Amino acid sequence: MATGRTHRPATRSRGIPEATVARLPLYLRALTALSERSVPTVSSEELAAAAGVNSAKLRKDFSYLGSYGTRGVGYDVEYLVYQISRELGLTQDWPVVIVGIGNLGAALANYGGFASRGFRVAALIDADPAMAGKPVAGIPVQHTDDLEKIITDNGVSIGVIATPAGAAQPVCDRLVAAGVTSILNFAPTVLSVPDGVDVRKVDLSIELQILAFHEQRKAGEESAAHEGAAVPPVAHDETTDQGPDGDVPAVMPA
Amino acid sequence: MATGRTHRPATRSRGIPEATVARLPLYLRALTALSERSVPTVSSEELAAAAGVNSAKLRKDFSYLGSYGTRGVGYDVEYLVYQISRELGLTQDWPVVIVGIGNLGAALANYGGFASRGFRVAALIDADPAMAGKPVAGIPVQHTDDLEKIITDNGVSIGVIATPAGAAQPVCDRLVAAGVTSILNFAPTVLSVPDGVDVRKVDLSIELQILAFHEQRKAGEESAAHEGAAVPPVAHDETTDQGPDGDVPAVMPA
DNA sequence: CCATCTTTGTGCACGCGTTCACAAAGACAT
DNA sequence: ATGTCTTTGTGAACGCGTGCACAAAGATGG
Repeated sequence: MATGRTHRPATRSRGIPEATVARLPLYLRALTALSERSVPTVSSEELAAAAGVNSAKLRKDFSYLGSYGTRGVGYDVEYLVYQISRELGLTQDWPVVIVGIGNLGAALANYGGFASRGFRVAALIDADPAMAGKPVAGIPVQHTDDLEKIITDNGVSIGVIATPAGAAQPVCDRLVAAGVTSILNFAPTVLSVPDGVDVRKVDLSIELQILAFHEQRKAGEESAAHEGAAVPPVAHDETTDQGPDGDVPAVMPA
Repeated sequence: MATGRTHRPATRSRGIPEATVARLPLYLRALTALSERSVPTVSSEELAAAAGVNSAKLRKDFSYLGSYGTRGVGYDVEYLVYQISRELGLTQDWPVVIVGIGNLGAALANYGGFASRGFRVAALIDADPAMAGKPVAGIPVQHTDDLEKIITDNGVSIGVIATPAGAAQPVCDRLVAAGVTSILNFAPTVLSVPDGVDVRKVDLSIELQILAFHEQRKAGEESAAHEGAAVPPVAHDETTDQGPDGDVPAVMPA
């Protein structure tokens, strides 16, 4: 997973648990694949395997949407695709803007997974005047000055921030002021937004750090098993080790 | 959050809850910023605000690492940076390979957040022969044929997959066979890996779909509040119907 | 129409994560 | 030393999410 999320006041949206909502896109993808192969029905067991989850969990997830299955048979693929799409709001068109057209922004603009699911890149915005007019993924980049007008004219409610960390909050503020109520943030910053605005965060380096943690753990366990234990899995005498300034990796800008 | 995660056998690594591990990079980032401003100490309240979490949660998180704070004062910034870095395994060098140098792969290669945290891009690998030798982010792209040798020679244990969906599983298999035990997957596919291998998934379109769900809900609520409901929350009923929408509590994440 | 077989939908229990609330610990002033 | 003030560290309660296990529902065949 990436990261994402902000505080979740624990209020279950319309009775559908947040955890379930997060899995619906997963099911949808698996179902779409089945649909393309013209598979008419699928059992919870099969679909769960395809989506990489437990079948009981899948059935419970679907139960929040309603009883769309047929006992003894399974689920109708087409029907389920429709129901989940509707539930996720993918039956309508969602214009999105991407702000910050660097390497990542360009990659996002070119990403095919958006258009295929009801998301339409309405505009690309960058602060660099030199970028203005230059087409990326077939869409001309526009200057930040026109941000508000672009949002309003296109009725954009979802914004993607792919700017450097420093520019993220100001851009976020402007997006929100212009009417955006959902933000996908790729900048390594904690954005503060007013109530009613959703923010999800994707942080590439955080994912790697989590992997590193587990990787280190594996390595530690291994050597501990050898008894030699070059890196004690748990050693922790803050008095002995320590080294407030010792090495410490580099680190980052905000 | 983004996505990420795969099976978590509920085995708490070394007593540190998975949820806590996922937040450590967040704290680290906030602490680093403080460190650069030469702030000597910070209270749980201040740091929590900077990281965007609850202060009680932060204190509990830190309590899993040990008692690194001073009551009445707070936490020593430098010391905490060191401790968290060490805990996450960032005090050592982690060579990573990125497979699939398309738009996204290139963006990742150029991403500064890696190098600064102990991650070193050891190699870029792509299946397109035309890419071979071409430098991306200053690193020459190598051909997939040499994947195994690259992994072995560099002692790589973390791999990043940024290939098209179809190529992901084969690439994953080869990475694992060559010795990689942690994978960050950007391809929209469920990877199957043997036990002992960690997989985290980042899926851009899933994040947007989750936002769309909440966005739709907001829109539905709004029109429902007007009672007139010019735009029914969901409408559409195929044959049967469904649609006990209407009210819905309220409250949203931020 | 009845028996059997398959698969859903869910009641229930359990465990993790979050949050509250407060005692304990230390800093600091007198 | 003693008292006051601040902030940590954590016991305990609570709620959400997960997974088991099974009854109910429907398909299918005789």
